[in-house]
This record gives sequence, structure tokens and C-alpha cells, in this order.
Amino acid sequence: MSSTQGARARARIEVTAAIKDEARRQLAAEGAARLSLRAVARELGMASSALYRYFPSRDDLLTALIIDAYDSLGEAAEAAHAAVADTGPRQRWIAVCEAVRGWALAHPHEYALIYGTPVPGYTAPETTVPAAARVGLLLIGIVRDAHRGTGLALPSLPAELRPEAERMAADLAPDLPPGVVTLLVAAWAQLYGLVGFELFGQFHRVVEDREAFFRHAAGQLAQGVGLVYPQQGPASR
Amino acid sequence: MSSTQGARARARIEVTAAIKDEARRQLAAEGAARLSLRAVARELGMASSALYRYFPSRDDLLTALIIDAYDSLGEAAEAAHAAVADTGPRQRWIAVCEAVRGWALAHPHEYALIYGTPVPGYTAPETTVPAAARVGLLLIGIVRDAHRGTGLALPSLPAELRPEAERMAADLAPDLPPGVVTLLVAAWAQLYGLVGFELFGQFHRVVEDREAFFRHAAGQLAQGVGLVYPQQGPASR
DNA sequence: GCAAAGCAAGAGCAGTGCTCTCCTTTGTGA
DNA sequence: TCACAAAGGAGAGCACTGCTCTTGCTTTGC
Repeated sequence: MSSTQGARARARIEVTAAIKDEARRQLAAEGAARLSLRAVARELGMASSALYRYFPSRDDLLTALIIDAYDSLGEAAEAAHAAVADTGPRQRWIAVCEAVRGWALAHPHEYALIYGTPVPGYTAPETTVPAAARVGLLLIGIVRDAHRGTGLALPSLPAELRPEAERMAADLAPDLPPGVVTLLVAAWAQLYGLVGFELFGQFHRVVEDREAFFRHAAGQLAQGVGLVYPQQGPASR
Repeated sequence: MSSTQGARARARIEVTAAIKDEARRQLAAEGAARLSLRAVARELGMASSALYRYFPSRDDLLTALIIDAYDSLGEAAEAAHAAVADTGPRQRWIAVCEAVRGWALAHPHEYALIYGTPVPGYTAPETTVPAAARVGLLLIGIVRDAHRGTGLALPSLPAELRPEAERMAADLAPDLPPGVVTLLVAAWAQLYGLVGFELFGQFHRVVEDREAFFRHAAGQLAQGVGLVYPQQGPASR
């Protein structure tokens, strides 16, 4: 049996988890740049060299934390979406956006780790892709539902962008009109612009009531991809 | 006379500039995290301790580079705007957006320095504010012109956001309707979401023809703040 | 002409990531 | 059951970092 298989294997899993936990603690407290392998080892009462048996380098530790962060964010967004799954697309869209913002405010350094400046000399391995895609898939799903249901306004698409739009649609959502997919990708990036500006202090002395501002901006984003007003379902608001 | 006044003063200016130049070189090559005072000093053939006569700490050097970066970006945006100053607001808006993107692609590490993850334990001094505002002022000016000219569509503004919108408008552009200012601030943040995603690799395997995609997205942004199609000139609509 | 201020250099401190060697513990196949 | 290989831990050490302190030298202003 794999559960009995090895006090050693079990210990390895435990130690690995303990390292990640302590690293996450330091990350949350001080940020990625100040995350120190030696400090983690010190806190865990082990020699710094021993830590390299578990993570071959600092970057590998960071990669593990990055994947966890993507998953944590994805989970938060999915939970928020599930909680309003029976409402209209617009409300669901806004709920997901607000979940992203909420998670970012609660985990600023982890957000910075995944959506901020990439760590220099570090390129995220393909391993991170599935975890990173979760929020995007959620947004695509909302728009897809709206498209199947009441229909989305078909946006105009300049000729120069048509090939690229078709390519993106084929990759991301073959059942959606290319023009919509293009708007969706743009809105996705713009969402993170809003969150990033608030988080990284760009709204300092500019926006005060950030909650209300964000809700409004998220609504605009929804409108931009064609998710128009109350719409759908038992009309309510 | 102040020009003759001091071979020493002149030397100081020169050395300070040389330090900044070399630091900018290293910043461009390796990123802010790998910028090393010792390496700068080494390259300049001076002792690392001597460098502290010019910049009391690494953060102070970074602050100087940040201000320069904001100014460089602002200058690029203003130049691009001036080149199309006689066209319609929409074209001018897009031109400024494209200038921001172009500058960011040409100076990725400097862009990351000002719009990416803040350096931990570092808070930008108020000194950076004027330089940082240049692009924003440009965008406000474009919308103001449009408002004075043909008029902007008045966006709806939810009651909950009205106080905040009026506050922002009073601060940023008292002559513009609060609803427009709100959209403007959101668009401003969204612009940097688009640029950041491209720059930090989030569009990897998602968007290929980024030039065309960005132009389209910038147009959407313009539309979002009320800068509708060709428009231009004294022509009304 | 001379004291004061400005500047350069070196040594040194405390910290970093990472490697190498040595030693102990553990799991396994004969 | 026991020997042997693999896995893990610990310490020393390398090359680097930001930063400080002391020691001299040079330019400047009175």
C-alpha cells in the first residue's frame, strides 16, 4: 500500500509541506524578493543545505508557490461563481471580478508573484499553465452561457484583426464568435489592470472608495464584452 | 558664475550622471532585482563605498531611475500625441496608448520598475508624482477636448458611486462630468493591464498578433470613455 | 594660509544562494 | 539476517550583496 509505504516517504511529504508553508508565510509577510532559503531553513530548525534536498533552487520553491497561488486564486473565483451560479451572466461576471480583487487584496504578495513583475532570470515552466487558466476559463464560461441563452450583441471586428481573432477563438472558445473572444481577452487583461493599479498603489490619492469604483468598472467590463444589463432569468437586481 | 563655480561641483554632476547611466544599463540588461551597487561601482572603476557619497542607498538610486523612467515614458507619449495633435480625439487617444505600449516594449525593465511589483520595503516618495502624472494628464486633455468640441455621451452613473465620482472629478478634471472622469480612470488602469499582460508574458500562446490586438483594444478603451468613431473636426453627430 | 568640507578607498559586518564533503539513517534484495 | 546503496542532514566554504566605519587625501571658502 502506498500509505504504509515508507515512513521516509511520508516524512518527505511532511517536510516539503512544512517548507512551503514557512516559505508562504515569509512571502506573505515580506514579499518574494525577501524570501530567503536560509531564513526558511532557520525557522524550521534545519541546515540551509538540507533544504536543497527538497527544492533544488530558490526558483523551484518559487515555482511551487506560484502554482499554489494560481490554484488558490482560481479556487476563490470558482467558489464565488458557484455562489451566484443561478443569476444572470452579468452578475456572475461581476462576482468573479470581485473575487479576483478580493483575493488579491487578501494576498497581495502572492498576487504580485503571479501577475506582477516576473522574477528576473526566471521563466515559468509549462506546469503553471493549467492552474493559471482557471479564472480565464470561468470568464469564458459565463460569456458562453450568455451567448447560448439570450445572445450577445455581435461586436464589429476590423478586417486587420480578423485572422488573429479567428485564431484566438479556435484556441480558446470555438463556439463563440471571434469578435467576442477578442473582447473577452482584452477584458481579461483589463481586469488585472484595475486590480494591479489598486494593489500597487497607483490609485493612491486618486481613487478612494475603491470597492464601489471597482464594482462599477467590472460592470463596464461586462458591458464591453456584451453582457448587457439585468437581462435573463427572473428579472431582479 | 555658476558654470565656473567648482570643478568639484561639475565633477559631482558628471559622476552622478555616470552612475545613473551605468545603473540604467544594468537595469535594462538584467532588471531591477539584479541591479547591484557594487557592480555599478566596479564598472565605473571606483570603490563601492564611494558610491554612497552620491546615493545614500540602493533605494535612492532606484528612485532616481524611477523618476527618469516616468519622464521618459511621459515624453514618448507627449511626442506621439504632438505628432497627431490635429486629428480627432479617438485617433489621438489611440496614438497615446500605442506610445505607452511602444515605450514599454522598448524598455521592459524600466516599465516593470514603475508599473510592476513595487520593490519591497520601498515606498515611492512624493517626488515621483509629477513625472508619473504626465500620461494621465495627456489622456484627460484628449477627453476634455472631445467634451468641449462635439460633446461626449453622458454615461450613466450608479448612485452609490456618485460621491466618489464627484470627488475624483473635482481633483482631476473639474470641467468634466463625474461619470466621464470615472470611466477615464478605469480606462487608464485598463490600458496598463493590457500593456502589462503583454510585457509580462501573460499573452504567451494566447495573443499572437499583439500589435493589431492592442490597436483594437485601445479603440475599445476610447469607445468606453465616450470617444466615438471617426468624429473629428468641427463635424457634429 | 589654513581649517573645513568633500571625496575616495579599504576593511569589515551580516546577510544571501549554492556546492561539496562527510556522516547517519533508512529501505531493500540476496 | 545482514550488507549495501540510496536518501537525508549538517557544516564549512565560495562568491556575492548592501551598508558602515575609519583612514587618509584633495579641493574649497574664508
